[in-house]
Amino acid sequence: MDYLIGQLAKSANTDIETIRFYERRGLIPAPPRTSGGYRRYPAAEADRLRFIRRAKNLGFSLDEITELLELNVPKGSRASVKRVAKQRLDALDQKIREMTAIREALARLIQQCSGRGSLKGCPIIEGVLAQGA
Amino acid sequence: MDYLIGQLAKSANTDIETIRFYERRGLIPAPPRTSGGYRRYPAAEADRLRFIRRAKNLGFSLDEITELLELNVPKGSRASVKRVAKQRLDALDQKIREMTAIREALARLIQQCSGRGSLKGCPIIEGVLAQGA
DNA sequence: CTTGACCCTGTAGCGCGGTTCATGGTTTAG
DNA sequence: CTAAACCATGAACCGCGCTACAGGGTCAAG
Repeated sequence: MDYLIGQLAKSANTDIETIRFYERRGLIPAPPRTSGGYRRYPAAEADRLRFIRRAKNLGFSLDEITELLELNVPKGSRASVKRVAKQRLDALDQKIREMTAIREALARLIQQCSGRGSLKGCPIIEGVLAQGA
Repeated sequence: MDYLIGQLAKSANTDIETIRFYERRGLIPAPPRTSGGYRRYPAAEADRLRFIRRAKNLGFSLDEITELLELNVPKGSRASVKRVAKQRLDALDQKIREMTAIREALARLIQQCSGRGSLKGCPIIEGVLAQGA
């Protein structure tokens, strides 16, 4: 029922080195060892690791994930989990707004450029020079 | 008409150290020096530096900016500039799409969470566990 | 002549999230 | 018994874009 590190890695679709790195970072507790010194993980650790990987895919930083994991045990509340998730959502919205504004500015420049002729008067180059700081 | 490095920095609203860093990176040519060894920049370098800073604000990486600057001299075409700008736009669109998908997934989880009660059955926690890899 | 603002070089460090390497021990199949 | 597959540690390194020293030299004002 237990995993060696390589099996655990496979089960969460990640890498041995990443697991050891998470252990150093404190995201995963140091597991018991076999007589030969190999890490031996109970099945519950696979859940924890999958949680970490999926939270990462949702854009949580390792620090935020640490916070979520600490809320989880021994008894956290939904309110606190929701608070952390909302912070993440707000940061995400902010970033998307910024990137969209940049995208629009760049798209306008590209649209104004014929793509023909020399650089003299190229709207993209001039546009970059003309913008506000 | 020339600038010392501190004046150049001010004129582009950036930092002395950043300018020296750009010189090491090859984005800005090494300028002539005064008898005392101070860098002395012709006014044209201020334009170049502003170009770099503004392109950065549009989300171009230093490598992409280097490419743009190389197109610029001795005689580039609008077609090549437009190509680089389009690459940047595509990458930006891709990133915005990814972030938006993540945002939606997270927003759904948050909406399902009452924010009241213990963690048992919290839709956010369970949602993170239940997602695909 | 001294003070202070400015400049120089070279090197190291940061934050983030890992990745790679060197060197060696363990376990299992044949 | 050997070979292959697996695991261990500790340290260094990656990309990105700066930022921060430490320990000096230069230059203009008073």
